[in-house]
Amino acid sequence: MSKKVNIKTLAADLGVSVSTVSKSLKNSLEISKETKERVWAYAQKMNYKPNSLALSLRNKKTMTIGIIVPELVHHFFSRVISGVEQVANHNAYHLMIALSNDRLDKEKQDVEMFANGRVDGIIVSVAKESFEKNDFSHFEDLVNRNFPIVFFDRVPTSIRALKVIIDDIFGGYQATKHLIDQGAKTLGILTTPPHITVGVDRQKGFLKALRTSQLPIYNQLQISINEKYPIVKQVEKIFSQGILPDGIFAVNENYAAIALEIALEKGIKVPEELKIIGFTDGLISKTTRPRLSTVAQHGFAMGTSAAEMLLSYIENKNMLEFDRISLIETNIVQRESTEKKRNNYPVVYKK
Amino acid sequence: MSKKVNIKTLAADLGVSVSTVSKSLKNSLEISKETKERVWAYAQKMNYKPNSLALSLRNKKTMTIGIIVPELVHHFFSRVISGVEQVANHNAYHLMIALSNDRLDKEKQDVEMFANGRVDGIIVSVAKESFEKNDFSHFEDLVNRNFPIVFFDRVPTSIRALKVIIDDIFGGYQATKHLIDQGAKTLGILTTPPHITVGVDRQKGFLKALRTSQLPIYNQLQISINEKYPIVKQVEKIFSQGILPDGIFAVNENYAAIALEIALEKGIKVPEELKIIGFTDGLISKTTRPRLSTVAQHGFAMGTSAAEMLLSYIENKNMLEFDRISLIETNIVQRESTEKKRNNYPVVYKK
DNA sequence: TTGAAAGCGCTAACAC
DNA sequence: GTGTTAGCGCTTTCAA
Repeated sequence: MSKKVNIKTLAADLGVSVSTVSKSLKNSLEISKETKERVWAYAQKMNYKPNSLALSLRNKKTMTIGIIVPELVHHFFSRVISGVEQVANHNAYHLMIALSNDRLDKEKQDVEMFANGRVDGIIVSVAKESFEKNDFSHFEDLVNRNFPIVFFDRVPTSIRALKVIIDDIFGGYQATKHLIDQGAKTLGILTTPPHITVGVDRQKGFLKALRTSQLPIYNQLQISINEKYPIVKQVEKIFSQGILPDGIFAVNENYAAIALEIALEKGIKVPEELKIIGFTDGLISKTTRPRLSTVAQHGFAMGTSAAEMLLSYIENKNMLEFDRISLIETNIVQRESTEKKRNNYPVVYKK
Repeated sequence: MSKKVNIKTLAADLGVSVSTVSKSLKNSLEISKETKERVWAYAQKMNYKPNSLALSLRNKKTMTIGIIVPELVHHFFSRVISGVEQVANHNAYHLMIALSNDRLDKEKQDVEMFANGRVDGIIVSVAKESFEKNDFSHFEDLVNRNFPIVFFDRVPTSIRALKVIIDDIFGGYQATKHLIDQGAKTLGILTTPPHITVGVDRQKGFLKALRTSQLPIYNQLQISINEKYPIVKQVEKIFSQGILPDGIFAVNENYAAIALEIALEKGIKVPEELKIIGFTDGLISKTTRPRLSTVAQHGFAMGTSAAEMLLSYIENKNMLEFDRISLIETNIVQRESTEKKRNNYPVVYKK
């Protein structure tokens, strides 16, 4: 069990001062070539690695960024994180990840621990509970202190800060328009409760598409799902409103998959009699039968964008960019669930 | 932009020394009640939070653990991480995550940055490339230095260290036995190249089950998939060996899903004519039709177990436990792809 | 009861 | 060209 070596032990062993060692390792021109080489050789031999805590403390720079997500076991967030990680890495930054589990108090804790010296900046998608309780004080503190922070996806509208979002209204519009283009005329939507902004916005886009296409709007076909109660039961309601939709837009892929299952069970043919489109291009959509069309949300791109904004803010604290919002484009991924006529399903494998 | 306060500013503002402040905040009985309360109130008012870097440096304890995984966008690893996070949290530890992307050099970097003061211990699933090149030197260093480290899932057999694994041989046996119990007699396997231990072990279990059941072993039905080439083409081979399997064991869920698709495309009925079972209980298995039976790998449990081992090692460096291996049990999750006779698929919704 | 000072590991201004 | 020293923010021994 060889103990960890530090600059002091190196200096002692070599019979020089710590500053000589430090300077040598940084290849300072103050130091003679001979000394430097002696130091290098010995440092190498001893497998010396500088202590990053000491470095960070000294330089007031941790070279790491923190990210807080509501959950990890979720394709979208994993993708975002991968994107962040890529940019971080390219810039020699490290990543620290915290999970809020959609809880407000956990989020506060995480924010606090990050903001107290552990990281140079934070990327965060806000917990559901924070929206429910409309409590963003922990973020406001940071923003007021000018602490580098970038919000993505689920962002607090009340806070002026760097944000990376998709245009949810447009995404909802796109999805609905796609259903209409594929021949649907009686459209329903499976959406979230009112406090989830992204759901609300997608719904706005949905309504806009109906209006511009001069199609009827059926209130009874707009179902808000409350995840505190069994989802399936609630989704089922869209099929028992007297009028049967021939097109359903679900604001996430889970609802889309459930609607699909229920429809199939009821003997409704998808896509011939009913077209379904989801949101977010996750794994589920690719493996249902028929496969689900969806609005791709480009999580990886959101991650890289968020990281880039954060790093540029960290490095030059450019106030001009302070209120910048990066809008990531969505686009339709058409699969079988919205085909005009059902083809024989093409077998398209992953990879 | 209120600047961050530290103990020094508090002391100055209060007209006391830093040590008085420090002791007050720790509720030391050396300090008078009045002073303490004055300090508390002011610290509160100024929203003082101790700098964690300074604390870590001082205490030689970071209260964070690092985890290195090959990839994040992967249900199993996300589950493991969630498990680790839960235990870490319960013990007031934080989590730092690094992605090796299955690359050896990245893994070395990550290990190094973690081991140099950033974390108190490391949990890691080793990169594929490290196995290919058979290079575990970066880990050996740590183990020799007695740095707390726990391997999980993909572990280097040559290193004596704490490990959390599943019994892959038994898992493979279980899966194969299940196929046999469900009536399969001509069995094939989709496995990995020889350097991936988990694939090899699952294959061992497969062979063992065939032997104990006195069923024939067909070499041509044992396909090793090399992911550097198109997977689908390689999976397809299992259907063109002259003899058609009526049971396939795939060592991961992706291969299982692909085999299922190919079979269906070829008009082979699943599960009537062919039974398929995968490994790892991910999202894919739940959404194919028919749904895929699988060997559940219990990622979350692996995570909690790994974290518990690591923490107990960190806290008491108990040498007696040094070589302990924690074996997480697997079990069969039966779904439609291995039913004896095909029922009408029950509609089982998520949630 | 309070304060001064050393030190965690490192860097950098300044002295020699 | 090399060494001394102060200091990053904190804790803790020791002295007052």
